[in-house]
Amino acid sequence: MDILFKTFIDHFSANQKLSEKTIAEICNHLSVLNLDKKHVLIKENQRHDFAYFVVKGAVRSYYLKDGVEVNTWFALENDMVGSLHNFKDHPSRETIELIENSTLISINLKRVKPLMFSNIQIANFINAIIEDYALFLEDKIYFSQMMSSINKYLILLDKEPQLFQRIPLTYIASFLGISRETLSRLRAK
Amino acid sequence: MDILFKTFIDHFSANQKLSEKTIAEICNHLSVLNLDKKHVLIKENQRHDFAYFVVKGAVRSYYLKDGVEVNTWFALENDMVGSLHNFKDHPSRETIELIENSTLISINLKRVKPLMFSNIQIANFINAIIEDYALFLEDKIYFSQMMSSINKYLILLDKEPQLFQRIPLTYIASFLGISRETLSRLRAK
DNA sequence: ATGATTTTGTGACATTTGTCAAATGAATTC
DNA sequence: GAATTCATTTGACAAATGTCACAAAATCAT
Repeated sequence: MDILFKTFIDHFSANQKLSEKTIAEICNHLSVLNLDKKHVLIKENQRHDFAYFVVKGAVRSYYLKDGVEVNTWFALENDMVGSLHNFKDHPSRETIELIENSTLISINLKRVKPLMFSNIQIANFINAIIEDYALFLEDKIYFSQMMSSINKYLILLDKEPQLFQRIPLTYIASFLGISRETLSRLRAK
Repeated sequence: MDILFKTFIDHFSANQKLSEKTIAEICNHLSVLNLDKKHVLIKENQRHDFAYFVVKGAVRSYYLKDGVEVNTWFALENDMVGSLHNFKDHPSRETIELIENSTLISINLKRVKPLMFSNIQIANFINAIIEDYALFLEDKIYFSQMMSSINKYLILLDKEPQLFQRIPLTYIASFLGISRETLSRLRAK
């Protein structure tokens, strides 16, 4: 088994011990990818069979609104990349693109999903991933509703300082839901 | 089995057939509740062992921001009420309160959760609920980022016209992230 | 029904944020 | 390392929204 697979599998099997057989079965549907900055993983409006786990690198997701890119999230090391729409075989609403040269693990959802109904460990493994994702979404909503833009900026700066080293302010501004000029002025204080 | 349980169970077992035994096991942890308007189901900052399914009625969720209520979502017939934070045994960030006299089914999460690791049908049943919830959250985020307030209002009016019959505009305004005066002015057009 | 309470609507004004334009600074490419 | 592209900052102004105050309408309770 590729040594990188272990990080990914461990990350989502904290609440149950997976048998060797299950681990092998999951690994059958994983691959390691090394891709360059600006590579597009998933295109808006297309169906796509894979989800990804970031081993090393940075990824962003955006969609076009009146021709302007709106950034919806960023993923760094140990984050998952993908969406439930994707998992449910709906076309993606977002484009997902690398911000840095990155190492990713891809998961073939189309092949792993059916195993949920025959292997209980896989059911709970996938469950852990989805739970984690839903918690992330809940936090995101709370964050975006709860805070004024300046507080969002301060909280983000406090909780995810790496973002500001690695991700252009233009992207962060659109993620926060404000124009880059406004973000620039908030920072001036 | 209470006849109301069937609606709930059918609603989340579209992708697998549950055995009689599993259905009975799930029903052990369900109850029917009839509660009055303004009853508080879950209080902000408290842990809570239950999730709910709305058979009949209307429910809202809100938190306090500088002493002002911010409404985060509304649930009507066939919607789930609860949060992942709740499921993961974290204190609730929101208060959940009935807007109308309602009939609900309560699910004892504390008791049902452990069954996921021994009963694969239950694992996939819960999975269906969580997937559904995560899809709801994705839509909510997309909706809130994608649209200008007037478009949010129009879309909501188009997709959930019942909300406007049953839920005060004050709540809807705060859900849309605008003041009630602004909503009132948007409606004037 | 009647008075009290809650909900919704409207006006005047202040504040925030967006937009456009231009300048500066940083990073990348040849 | 000079040139080119991209990212960030700043200013001036317009547009959108919030706030406060109050009026009108609807709803509730006795």
